[in-house]
Amino acid sequence: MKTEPSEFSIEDLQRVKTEPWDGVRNYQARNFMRDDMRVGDRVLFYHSNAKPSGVAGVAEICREAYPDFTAWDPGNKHFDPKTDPKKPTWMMVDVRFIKEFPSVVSLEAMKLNPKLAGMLVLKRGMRLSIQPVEPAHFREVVKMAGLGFTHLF
DNA sequence: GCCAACGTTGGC
DNA sequence: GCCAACGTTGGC
Repeated sequence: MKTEPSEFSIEDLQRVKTEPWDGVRNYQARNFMRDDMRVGDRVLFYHSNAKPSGVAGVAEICREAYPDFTAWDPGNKHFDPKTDPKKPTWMMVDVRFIKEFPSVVSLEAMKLNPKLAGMLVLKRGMRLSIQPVEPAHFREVVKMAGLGFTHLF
């Protein structure tokens, strides 16, 4: 899951413990949240537009998809006047803090790791804010952070 | 700040 | 339904 750390960072998640992932206004990203995310699923928490950009830590899904009520709040930045609260278009999940990496696993380092070949986030032009991650890729990123399986439990 | 890539909008 | 124009994302 991507976020700009100036908006909401892994440190922010650590502070608040859990966070509703509101504001997603892309159908493909919504579908991943709605169809593929289940409570307990682990998340690579990615800082975009950052120095450096990369994976900053690990989180987990703690509530499955439900309507993103910010879509029909005219005062909200992500207000979508076309949506009907009776038939919500946009969904969100809740995310819980697990671990901040000792240092960010940078996009640059990930590109250089052959074991991450084919990972979606490394593809040119890949802007989706929510992407599925192969288990092997997930483990490799955690390893690059200098952590092991036990650090995440 | 630039700009490539991609998604959405709306005229036709 | 096509596609040009526009808006957004996000690396660099």
